[in-house]
Amino acid sequence: MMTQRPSPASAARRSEASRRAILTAAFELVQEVGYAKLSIEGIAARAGVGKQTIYRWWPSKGAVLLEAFLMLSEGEDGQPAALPDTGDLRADLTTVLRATVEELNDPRFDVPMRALATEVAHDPKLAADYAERLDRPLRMIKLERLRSAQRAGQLAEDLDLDVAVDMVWGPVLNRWLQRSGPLTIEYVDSVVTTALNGLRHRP
Amino acid sequence: MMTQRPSPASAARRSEASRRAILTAAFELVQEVGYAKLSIEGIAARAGVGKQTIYRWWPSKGAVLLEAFLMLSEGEDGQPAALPDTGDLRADLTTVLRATVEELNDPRFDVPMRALATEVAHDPKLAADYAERLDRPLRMIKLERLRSAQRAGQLAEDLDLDVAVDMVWGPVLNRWLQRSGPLTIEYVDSVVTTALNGLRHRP
Amino acid sequence: MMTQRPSPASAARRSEASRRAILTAAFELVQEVGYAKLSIEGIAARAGVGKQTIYRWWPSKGAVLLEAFLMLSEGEDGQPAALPDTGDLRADLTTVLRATVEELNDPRFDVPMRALATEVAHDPKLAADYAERLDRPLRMIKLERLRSAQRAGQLAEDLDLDVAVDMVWGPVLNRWLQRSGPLTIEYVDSVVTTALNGLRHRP
Amino acid sequence: MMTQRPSPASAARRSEASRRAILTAAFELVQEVGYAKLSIEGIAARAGVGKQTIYRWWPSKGAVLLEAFLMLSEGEDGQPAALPDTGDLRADLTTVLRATVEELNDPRFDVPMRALATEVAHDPKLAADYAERLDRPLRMIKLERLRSAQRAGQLAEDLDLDVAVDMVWGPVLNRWLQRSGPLTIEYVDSVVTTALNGLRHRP
DNA sequence: CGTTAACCGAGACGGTACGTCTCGTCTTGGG
DNA sequence: CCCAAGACGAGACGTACCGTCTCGGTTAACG
Repeated sequence: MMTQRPSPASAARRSEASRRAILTAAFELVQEVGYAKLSIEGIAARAGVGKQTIYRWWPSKGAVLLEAFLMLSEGEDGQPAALPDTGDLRADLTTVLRATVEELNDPRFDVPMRALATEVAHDPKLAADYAERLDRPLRMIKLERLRSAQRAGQLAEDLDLDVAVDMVWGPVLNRWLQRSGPLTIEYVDSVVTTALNGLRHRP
Repeated sequence: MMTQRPSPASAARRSEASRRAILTAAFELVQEVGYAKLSIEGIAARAGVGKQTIYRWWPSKGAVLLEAFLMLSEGEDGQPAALPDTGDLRADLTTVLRATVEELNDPRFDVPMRALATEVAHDPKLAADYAERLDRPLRMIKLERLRSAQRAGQLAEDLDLDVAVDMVWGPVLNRWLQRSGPLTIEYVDSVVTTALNGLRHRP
Repeated sequence: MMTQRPSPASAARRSEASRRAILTAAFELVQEVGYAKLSIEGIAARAGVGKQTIYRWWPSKGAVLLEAFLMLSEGEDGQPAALPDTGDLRADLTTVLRATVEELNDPRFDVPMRALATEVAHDPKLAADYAERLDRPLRMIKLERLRSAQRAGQLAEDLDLDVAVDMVWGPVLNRWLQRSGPLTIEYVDSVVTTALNGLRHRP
Repeated sequence: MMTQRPSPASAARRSEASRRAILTAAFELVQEVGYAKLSIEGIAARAGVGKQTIYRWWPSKGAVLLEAFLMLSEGEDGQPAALPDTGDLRADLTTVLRATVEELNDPRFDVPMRALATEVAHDPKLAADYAERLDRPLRMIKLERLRSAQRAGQLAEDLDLDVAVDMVWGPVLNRWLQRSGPLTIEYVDSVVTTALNGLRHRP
């Protein structure tokens, strides 16, 4: 959808300063005023940019938001190329999921994430972009951790790891987005345990 | 938040015809033009109603949508007071979940549901109402089925049934709303199996 | 084009206060910022009015300007129902035309009049409205004065009075609008004399 | 204000091709889309020229239009160095004025002329340029014809010929620009007759 | 059994934001 | 240095809705 930045020939003469100002403004504004009051007009004003500069390079508010997230996640890079792997799968998943819900419970992230999530829910094009550029890299490292556990004989051999990822993160994300209940540590721990053991009575 | 309909004393002279016209118009419109272009003005025009009549009785677009769903679910009543209980939990869950994804894959329901879901995601008040009036009744009958299985010794005795419901429906709903993948029968079956058995290697 | 004001049944519920605020704002703004920078947006802001309220009732900037002139000319009414008639046609025409160029030389009137005149030049619909509502009444009283002179035997019996009006005012208005020369008293006097006597050598 | 073309030293490397393309595009565009929708962007695009090339050499849209007219009038040169002079002033003026209104009634000329005339009405700098470069040459040949008539004793000896020109052309141009009435042959003839004879009763 | 107060449709109102268009400036890269 | 190309900040355009606010015109309960 958007041009990869380091392509000076194709996306000729685009202003990198304006691009960053727009993404930063979008991320900050959505936190401050909420998603419902987030407007292209507001982003442009805050970024000190003409509206056309936004319309020229992004097809929708959601696309701006997505790229703002990408910029952020690239900014804080270095470590999170992999999930922790202590050998204890349950402990590692619990650690990661607790960190996730901590973020989700932090308004600094909750509001923009929620905005992005609901944009994605309504815009298939954006959803594809989101899946490709934000979700997939994260899913990869989750899959990697599960693969490691599977190799160690800790998971069923015929387990579909994609489904497994959904089993762990799906309930949490769904509860978050739908506000069907509080995202507590206890809940997270219970999800991890139940996902690993299954609902059935274990002998 | 909203007046319960059968309360003739409080909501004195309210026009039932207008109410139904509004709810119907809202549901139809959201299907036809999509959520992004759904407007109070549009609903009022389609329903042949003054805008004030909508603002008088509902606090938001989402509240109208929610009540439209309630009207619908009351309309098709009779059976769905309980989940099927053949004694085979896996089969019953699979049946129900397959029916759910069939609905979710049907544009007739997908669009309005998605609209409601994202409104709920942004509006805690609406979320509470949604949980109370639409989600809870459904969750109750899910819990009832699981409780029956637990009594039959098919589920772990110390299992938190609320978490269990999330383990089954959460992954599916999350995949639906985020479009993180297609909602196929195979996926549903795999979710049920994995939820019941757990991720771990079973001896 | 525009509803005559005193028609409360047809132009239902129109706000007279907003109407006057818009017309006043338009007239003032065009003086202050000039025609080129006159914007509907600016008029609305100055009048404390939504843009839609202007678009609802007027088809163009020029129509607003025209009605502003009408409001003004109605406001200063009372006397100018007729041109002076002392019996001396040349003196009377000179008096009136001198007053006209004085107005045309006054920036307070020059700028808005020029704006209206050029709008009229580009918009035939507006031109018709202008002719009907602003120009015709004025032309009537000019014709009346000439008719009086004709009756007194001061003008040729077969003279086309419409052309006669153009002969007197046309040169002045054209010189004003095209800035083809300064509008001095001498010029005006010369026009009146020449129009009355004709170019030919008089015996 | 504008560089006179034949000055190869001052306007060093200016592209004559671009200049002609711009003037042609401007003239054509104003006919096709009308004055209101004429834009520098549009002219540049149509001429296959960068916007800067227009801004570099002309101070305003009107200046482009003016020069476009000049180019045209130079193009059709050869004859119009003088008005016809058959000795019959009335006949000659009628001939010329009929030709003028024919042009004014032709949309091919009406629209661009009107555009230029109203630009001139709002821009004194342009008005000066217009008077100097387009209007004056034409006025000169009109004056020449009147001077000839004056020498022949057909006009009053003390007649101000500048006023006389206004008396003949002013009414017509004003009626044209303000659309205060149709420009018919009858009207033109009547103007010429009335201008020559004057309004007064002739003995 | 009229009064009257609330609801109703309609839609004008002051606003905000939309997405587009054009302005006039600036920058890039190629004669 | 000119030129085509076109990104940029700026801001007006005309439209769509927002949520509030009269208007009359029903319409049901109360007095």
